[in-house]
Amino acid sequence: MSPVRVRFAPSPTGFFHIGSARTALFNWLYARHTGGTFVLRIEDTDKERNSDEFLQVIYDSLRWLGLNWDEGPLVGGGFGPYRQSERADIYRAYLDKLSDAGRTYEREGATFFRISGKPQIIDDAIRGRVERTEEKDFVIIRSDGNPVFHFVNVVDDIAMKITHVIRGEDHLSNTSKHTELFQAFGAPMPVYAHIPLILKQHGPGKMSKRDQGALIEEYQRRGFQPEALVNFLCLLGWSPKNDQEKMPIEEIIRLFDLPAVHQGNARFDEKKMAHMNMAYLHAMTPDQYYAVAAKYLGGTGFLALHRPEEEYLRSVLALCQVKVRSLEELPAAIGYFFTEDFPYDAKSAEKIRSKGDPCARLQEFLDALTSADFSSDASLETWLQGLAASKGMSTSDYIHPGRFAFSGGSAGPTFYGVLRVIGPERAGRRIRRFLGIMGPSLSAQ
RNA sequence: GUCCCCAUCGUCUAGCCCGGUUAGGACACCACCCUUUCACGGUGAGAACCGGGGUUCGAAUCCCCGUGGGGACGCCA
Repeated sequence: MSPVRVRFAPSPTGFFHIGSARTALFNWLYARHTGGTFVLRIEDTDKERNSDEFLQVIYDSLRWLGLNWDEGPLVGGGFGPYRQSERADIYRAYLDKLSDAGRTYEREGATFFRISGKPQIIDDAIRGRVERTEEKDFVIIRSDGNPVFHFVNVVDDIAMKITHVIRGEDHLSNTSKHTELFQAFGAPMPVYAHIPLILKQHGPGKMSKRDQGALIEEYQRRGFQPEALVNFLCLLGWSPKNDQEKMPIEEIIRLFDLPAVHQGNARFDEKKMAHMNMAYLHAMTPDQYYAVAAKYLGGTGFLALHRPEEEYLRSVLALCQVKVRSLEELPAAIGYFFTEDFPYDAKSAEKIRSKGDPCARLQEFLDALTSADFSSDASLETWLQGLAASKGMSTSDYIHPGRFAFSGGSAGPTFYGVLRVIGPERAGRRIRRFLGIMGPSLSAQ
């Protein structure tokens, strides 16, 4: 059997859709699984709707997802050019073959293809036998001289020696047009594999451009991990059948195969996507996490605003990695580490007040602070236990007001971790701020 | 309307091809544990074979018919 050649053939007419991403992914996986070639071809025959800006979106999205192409724009290959707008000569030559065989005619300035009208039967690698009969001749060259999708798609698949056409089910009904053309050219038919569609998570129909989570650039912007998105996407319509979900890409490549792809459509689920993303974030080493988190924070303007020292930022991120579910939550979750002007949460304040005398505890805490050992969370814990014991209090009598004074809220990483990272200077300053603001209002009641 | 495809927990799915399972896993939800908090993590609970006919000793699994869902019917791709 000849080596596998698959292609992803997007049209630069819009943003990069999650369904397109999965089609690209399945093609890429099949190429990598079989040791074949993954071709990128740009179907830009519709001049009205194409733009270089969209072209760039395709390149960026594929690269971000890690779906490198072996042949195509920017990388070249033996079957170029890889943009249909540059292949007019090839289409002319193939059109002549059809015309010479008497399979074309003109009407109203457009060139029509004369179908055979015979039942078209394909043995789809995913669907099995599918039969459909094409009933009408169809346009292959528009009256403005530009070739139509069905024509260029088939011509290029022939010219580029594509062996497997892996595409969305929305093309299944078009396939009879395509097989008619393959036969008219006397070309061998590729193996077809029609993958299920991704349905929108709420409401009827397939996922459309306007749906939440439909665009790859959205995930990019929101700081999702591309590996997590790829992992999630391959589980939409395919399964390794062994209950594995989070898998390294090498494992996915090893296990992926066409017959295991489902026939039914799959509904998108942002919660499961978010969970996968979290799993990848939590599995990172502190260095890896720092790299992606710092990059994300840079993009949001957080870094420009607070200008943190690298070592301090590193400590904060190491402390918060397991506490935060996505990079998006980061700015809100770690803001108080970098400013003295963080707000006090009213509800948390109420809770603190109701539980005891936070000002008295924090005054004691402040007085004892110079004797605290900041070398580790454990040494701080020992120190606080000593303080609590000497005052006849429990550590939580200090922890809750302390957390509030340090962060303005009641949730966050371990208290001793926060104390260690912010250090004695900030800790003292924040307690004095708390006493200054909250002391008078408390005694007034 | 015509044609094509599909059908297991709310969702993603395993099991189906080669009939015999307490129908398994994950997300979500709920409870408990862990914990100074919030998460994470752990344990547990609830939750499905679309309906009807066949075939068979026996059907989620094979066949047919309904129903439901999806897609295609452009001088878009």
